[in-house]
Amino acid sequence: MSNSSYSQFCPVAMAAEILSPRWTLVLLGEMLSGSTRFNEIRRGVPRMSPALLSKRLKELEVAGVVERIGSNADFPEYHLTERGRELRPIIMSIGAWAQKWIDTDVAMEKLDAQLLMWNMRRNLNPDPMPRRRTVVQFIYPELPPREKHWWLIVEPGQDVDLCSIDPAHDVDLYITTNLKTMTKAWMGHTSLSKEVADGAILLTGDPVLSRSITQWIGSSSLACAYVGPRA
Amino acid sequence: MSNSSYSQFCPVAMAAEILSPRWTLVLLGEMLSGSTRFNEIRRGVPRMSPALLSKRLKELEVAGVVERIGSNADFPEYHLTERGRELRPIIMSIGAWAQKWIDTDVAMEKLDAQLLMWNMRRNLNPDPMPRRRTVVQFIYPELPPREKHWWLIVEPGQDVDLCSIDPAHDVDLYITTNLKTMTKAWMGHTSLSKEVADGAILLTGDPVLSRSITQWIGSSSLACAYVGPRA
DNA sequence: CGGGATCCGTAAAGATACTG
DNA sequence: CAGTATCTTTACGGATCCCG
Repeated sequence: MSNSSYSQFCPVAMAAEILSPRWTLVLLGEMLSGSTRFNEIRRGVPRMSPALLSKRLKELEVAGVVERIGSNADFPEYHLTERGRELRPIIMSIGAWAQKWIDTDVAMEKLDAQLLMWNMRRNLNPDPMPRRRTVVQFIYPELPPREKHWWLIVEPGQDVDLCSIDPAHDVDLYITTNLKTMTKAWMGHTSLSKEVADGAILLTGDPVLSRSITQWIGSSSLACAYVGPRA
Repeated sequence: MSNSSYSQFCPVAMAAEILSPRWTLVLLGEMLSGSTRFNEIRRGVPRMSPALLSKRLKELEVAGVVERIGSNADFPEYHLTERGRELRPIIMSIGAWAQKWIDTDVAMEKLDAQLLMWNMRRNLNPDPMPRRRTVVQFIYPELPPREKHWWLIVEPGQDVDLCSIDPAHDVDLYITTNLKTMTKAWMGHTSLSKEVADGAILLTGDPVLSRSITQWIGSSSLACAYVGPRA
């Protein structure tokens, strides 16, 4: 690889050797979002083959951008080094550039319910929710059966759980909409409140949960770079 | 290509489809430095094959980052669109990240006299030079004959000329050094004045030209992002 | 000389399957 | 959970050639 490199002393070229290989930028974005376990990363980058993911992680480790922690008995975790964390403003500005310049309609041709739900699961903020188990069911009527129903299960003190098969719990809030609307709202292309007001997103169930939805539902960690403050 | 894409709605993934293909970042860096003609770009990115350069330019045109001007009789020029020019801070911050984190010694293994001289030619500032033809000869004693001698010919009102064969003009200033020192100075890794003071760069000839060297010799357009102001 | 197109061999990536 | 193994497809690099 170092042989087939750009062979330029220009720093951009040297950075490109690290950042340009296919999937690398997306992978770094996923790691900046906090994924550390192999299969956790896989779910965030579902179309990347495990072989390639493994290879990229090793390359980034050699480049000093990623470090593997836990070589002992337990399963390894992958963390960004300081060198890797300092890529955050770059990745964010790339995202902001794309948000500004890439046609939204084109972007919205690449919807993926599982990916969206997995990202929502990660960014959901349980703090404003009731201090009991809370179940939110998403319904995308236009999707095929396997992707139509999703459940987010929030239990105090635990990680949020995502299911695509009915967990047979009482549901506190139903969210009925189409995938495009939900994705746009979550990406910050449109306002969740506005879509609810327009009837494009239908909330049924607990009115308290319903009213506080903008507090707990989160948004793309990149969206904060585009639309406004949300640390 | 749009078929083999990342298929992620994440804006970083969409930008990566444009920015990640091999050579694209380096090419954009070269265009941000001002190259507009096909072979002019080639000289800045000498290891990129013309076929691939042509392909990349077309892809970037489709992406709306580059526009081709002059489809008429004369030769086409390639310019960045506004969308492309807004990549400048991103490319610059990538360069700054590399400058900070990538080992200088590793970087300095990829020296290329022709590329360095071509970049120096471009960034040389004739304004502080005398209002007559001025010839500067570079001598890299350690290099093989073909790369040992370089001439920059500055004529008022004309583009700077670069020769690797003796143009048989009177030489106003000789610069004798090794390629590594010259590259590091030009990249901003070290100070030109310091290398001259240390004797690592030897200046022979016109003392006026010699004293004003930091005014006209320029530096990497990326170096300004690292070391200090030089618009 | 500028601006490519073509052909071909190699290297990387994708799709699936399988394992400790 | 955390990866390999294998096979096919695509992309890339290098050389050559073409045309105005």
